Amino acid sequence: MTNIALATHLDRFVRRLHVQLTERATQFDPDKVGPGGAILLLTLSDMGTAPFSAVAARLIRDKSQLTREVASLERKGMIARAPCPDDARSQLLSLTEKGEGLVRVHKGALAEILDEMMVNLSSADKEALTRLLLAVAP
Amino acid sequence: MTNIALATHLDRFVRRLHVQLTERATQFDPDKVGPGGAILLLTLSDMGTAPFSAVAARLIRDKSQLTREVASLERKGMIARAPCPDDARSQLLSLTEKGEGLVRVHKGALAEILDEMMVNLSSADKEALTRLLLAVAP
DNA sequence: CCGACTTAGTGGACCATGTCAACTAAATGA
DNA sequence: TCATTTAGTTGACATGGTCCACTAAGTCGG
Repeated sequence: MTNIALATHLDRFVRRLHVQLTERATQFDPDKVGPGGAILLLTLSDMGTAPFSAVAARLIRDKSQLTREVASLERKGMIARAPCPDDARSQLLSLTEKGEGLVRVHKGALAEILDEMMVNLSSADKEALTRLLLAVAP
Repeated sequence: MTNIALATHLDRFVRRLHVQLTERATQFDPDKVGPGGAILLLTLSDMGTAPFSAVAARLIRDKSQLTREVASLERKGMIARAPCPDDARSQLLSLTEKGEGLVRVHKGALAEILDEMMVNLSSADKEALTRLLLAVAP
C-alpha cells in the first residue's frame, strides 16, 4: 500500500512552485501569459506543430478551456493556428518566433526556480525525480 | 541546469490524479469535502491538534481561504475548533471522530488510486519517489 | 448518394479556487 | 499607555475548471 504522504507532499511541491512562479513573474513573464499559458507554450515547444485536440489531450484540459487559452496566446502573438490540410474541422497549433523566444526565457526561469527548490537534492536525486515523474505521467 | 520536463510532467501527474479523484469521488466522498477539504483533513490528521495559522502555513494557503474551508468542514462535523489557552486570538483545530473516520476512508481510496497510477513503477521506485518529494517539500 | 452518427472546436453559464485589501480583537513592547 | 504587530474574518474580485448546447465537418452503413 502506497504512502499517502506522497499526495500531501506533491501538493506542497506544486504550491511552492506556484508561489515562486507568481512572485517572480515580472522577471520573465512580461506578456502575462500566466502559469497556464506557460505550460501550454512549453508543451507546444515539445510537440512542435500539433493538432488542437492532441494538445488538449496532452495537457489534460477541457477543450473549451484550451479554446480560450489559445485565443489569448494568439492575441499576444505567441502561437499561430493553421487549418489542417486533411480535416477542415481540425486546426494545427504552433509557436511563433515570439513564442519560441518566450519559451526560452521561461525555460531559463523555470530551471532556476526548480534548482533553488531542490538545493537539498543531489544531482543524481534530481535526475531520479525527473525520471520517476516521467514514468508515472509519460 | 534542471530538466524542464520535470515541471510539465509534474503538472500531468497532478492533473491525472485530480481526474481520478473527481471521477471516483462518489465512492469515498459522500460529504463532498472535495480535494481541498480532503487535503486539509489529511494534514490535520498528520499534525494532530494544531493552531489555525500553523495549518494555513503547512498547506501553503491564504488564511482567508482556510477560514472558509474550516467553516465548511466544521459545518459537516469533520473538524472542531477550540480556543487557544494562551492566546485568545488564536484557535486550535482538530479532527472529530467523524473526521477521523473520513480520513481513514480517504487514505484507502487515495492509496488505491496512487497504486493504479504507479503500476509501472517498482515498489523501490515508489518509495524513491515518495522520499524525493518529501525531501523537496518537507 | 443519403441520412444517422461521431468528432473538432466554440461559446455561455456556472462553480471552485485563489488573491487582495480592509477590518476587529487581542497581544506585544517601547 | 499608546503604537505596532498578529490572528482570524469578511467582501470583492480574478482565475481556472466543468458542463452543456451548438455548428460545421467527417464517417459509415444502407
